[in-house]
Amino acid sequence: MSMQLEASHARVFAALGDETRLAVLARLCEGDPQSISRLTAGTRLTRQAVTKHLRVLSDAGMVHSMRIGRESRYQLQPKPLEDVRDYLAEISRRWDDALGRLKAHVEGLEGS
Amino acid sequence: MSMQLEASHARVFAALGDETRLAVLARLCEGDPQSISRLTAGTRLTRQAVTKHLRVLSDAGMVHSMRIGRESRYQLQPKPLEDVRDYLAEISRRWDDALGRLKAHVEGLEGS
DNA sequence: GACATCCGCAACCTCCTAGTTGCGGATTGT
DNA sequence: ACAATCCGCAACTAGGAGGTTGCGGATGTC
Repeated sequence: MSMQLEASHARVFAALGDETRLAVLARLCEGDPQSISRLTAGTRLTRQAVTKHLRVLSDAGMVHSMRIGRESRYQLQPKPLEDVRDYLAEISRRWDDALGRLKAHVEGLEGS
Repeated sequence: MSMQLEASHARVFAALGDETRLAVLARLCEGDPQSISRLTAGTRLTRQAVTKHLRVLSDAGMVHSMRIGRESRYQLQPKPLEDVRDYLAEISRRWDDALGRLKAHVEGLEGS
C-alpha cells in the first residue's frame, strides 16, 4: 500500500524543505559522521542554527547522533529517505496509470 | 549532475511537507482536473484554506489551474515530482556508494 | 592549572504558515 | 429576474520556523 503514515511522510518532506538542510544531508552523504562545528564550517550560519536544523532532521528520523568525547557526530539514516523516495515513485506511477487510462478511454470513444 | 537548483528542490519538498497537500496530490493523481470545492469536500477545512494550499502547490509548479466557467480546475503537473524523486534516488545512491567504499576500506585494513 | 574547543540551554526577535471570517463578483440553473 | 454555486480578495489571529546572542558546562591540549 505505502500510502499509510502520511503524517510521517509529511514530516520527512518538511525536513527536506530547506536549502540548508539539503546541504547538510549532501555533506552527510559522504559517509563518515561529522560534528556540528564541522558541519557549520562552510555555512554562513551560527552553530546554533545548524544545531536546530540537525534537531529537525533527527526528529524526522533522518539522522542519528552519537556523542564522542566533547563532540556529537551526526550520521545519515537512510530509511526515511528511501521511504519517501518510494512514495514519490508510487505517486508518479499512479499518475502515469491514470493518464494511460484516460488516453485509452478517449481513443475508445474516437474509435466507436 | 542533478545537484543544482537546490532552491527549487527545497521549494517542492516544502510543498510536500504538509498532510493536507499530500492528500490533495493523492486525489489529483486520479487524473481528471478537479475544482476547488470538489477538493474541499472530504476535508475538514475551509475552501479558502484549500485555495491557499493549491497556491503553494502552484508556486512550486506541481499543479496547473485552468478556469472553466465559474470554477477553476486543478491538474497535477508531474515534472517537479519526478525531479525530486530522481534527486532522492541519487542521494540514496551516493549514500550506498559511500557505505560501500567505507566497508571496502575497513576490509582492506583487516586484510593487511 | 590555564586555555581553547565543542556543545547544550534559554531568551529573544522576525517572518512565514495555516487557518478563519467576511464580503463582493462572476457564473449557472429555474 | 432570482437564487444558488463557485470563486477571489482582504484582514485578522495563533503558532511555528529560522536565526541570533549570551551563558555555562564538559572535554581536550599545553
